[in-house]
Amino acid sequence: MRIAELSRRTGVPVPTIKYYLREGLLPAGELTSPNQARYGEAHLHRLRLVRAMVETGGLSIAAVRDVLGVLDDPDKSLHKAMGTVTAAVAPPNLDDSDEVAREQVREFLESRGWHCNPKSFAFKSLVSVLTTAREVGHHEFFRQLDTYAEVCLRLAEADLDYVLGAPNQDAALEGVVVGSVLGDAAVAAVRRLARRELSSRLTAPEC
Amino acid sequence: MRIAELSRRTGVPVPTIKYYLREGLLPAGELTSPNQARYGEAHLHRLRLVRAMVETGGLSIAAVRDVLGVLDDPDKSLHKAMGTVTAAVAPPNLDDSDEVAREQVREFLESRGWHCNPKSFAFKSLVSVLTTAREVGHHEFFRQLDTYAEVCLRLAEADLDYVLGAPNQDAALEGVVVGSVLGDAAVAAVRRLARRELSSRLTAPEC
DNA sequence: CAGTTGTGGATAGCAGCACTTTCTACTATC
DNA sequence: GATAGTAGAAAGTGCTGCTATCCACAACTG
Repeated sequence: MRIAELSRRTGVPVPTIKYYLREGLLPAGELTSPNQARYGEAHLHRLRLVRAMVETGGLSIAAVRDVLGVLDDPDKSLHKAMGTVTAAVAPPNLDDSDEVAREQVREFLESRGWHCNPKSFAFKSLVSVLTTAREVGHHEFFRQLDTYAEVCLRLAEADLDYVLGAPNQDAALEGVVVGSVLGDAAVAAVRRLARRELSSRLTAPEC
Repeated sequence: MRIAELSRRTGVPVPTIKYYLREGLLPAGELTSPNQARYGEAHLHRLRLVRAMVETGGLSIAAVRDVLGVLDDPDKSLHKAMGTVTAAVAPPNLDDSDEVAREQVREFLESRGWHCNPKSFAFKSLVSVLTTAREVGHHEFFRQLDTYAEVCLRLAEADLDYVLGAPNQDAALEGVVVGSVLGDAAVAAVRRLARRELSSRLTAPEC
């Protein structure tokens, strides 16, 4: 198919597709002449994936490029893929220098028997959140972590099941990406629904 | 205290504080003369809150203004506050027009016995996520919702406990804000840690 | 075969956002 | 009376994610 059809079937304007091509988010089409190219189903799928990450996931163009690099990496491993996706999804410039927060996270990990490199983005992002909580005076916020841990373990198991249910390695890697990006958004959305539900039960218990 | 001290104690540059004052994110200080003003602990606290929402929560200045409006609303109710915070945190322009996804969400809510106005942002944001999942070919992604629901109910209960443990109404409202903004970030972070943990156990079970 | 439309490749421009800088005018302090 | 700090406003900056325009050429249309 030509670029116009790619645009029509995804709703992404032609200039934007060209922009993604330039930025390396989409592989170039197959040139049939110096100024004619053909695109396949793979391009269609990739383009939809890019839009999902940008619009639903809120990822920057640069982050999307990093994530896509994982999918195209010949040396594919689930664990490695997860690390890269985590780094790409996490916001830059997070401050993990607060020693109290670092200690809270270390203690938390130990009590759970979890192991994590303190240099990983996963570690840093939690430190950063706890630091912020302390700064706004919520010194007890870290007590929520126990609940969070139990709950997130269940989520991670479900995520893993979902990924391992994939028919092949490529699909599994994409499952990691979709699970991370859409999964975060989905949990946030369901959580809002649950909060709403509980708080309305509180104010109007008869329903 | 004067603006310089406010800046020093929070690490926020003076021009940025002035910007926040102009944008209505901070109330004006008490003028001691036409060009001298004094700020109190309330300003300090409010400024830290703003930074937490902007940096950790990733909220826009406009969204922060909306959220702060909730805290200053004389007609304060937890339920109402939650709705406003949800709307502010949710990204704009979400597409909830896909009928299949809408039906999936309706069915999900019914199976859980939850009630939610289809016009609410909480409803729309879940529709939007499921739509995206379908677009990228993950038609079975909605099966994750059952797990998400159980898990989010526990999270919501923990959130509610946290909020209800507040000493007064103002603190409770702030708990809603902090719980929503930092809570999402914290769950996302812990979830990354949990995923990491599980996937490393998978590749190196002896540890 | 002329005319229209579509295309690749490239460059330039634009809108929005979150500051940041610059300015004037005044006050307080050393 | 020099210096530093402050208020308030306006303009400027840097980044991001597109969007518009241009050109030369290909492909189809009547």
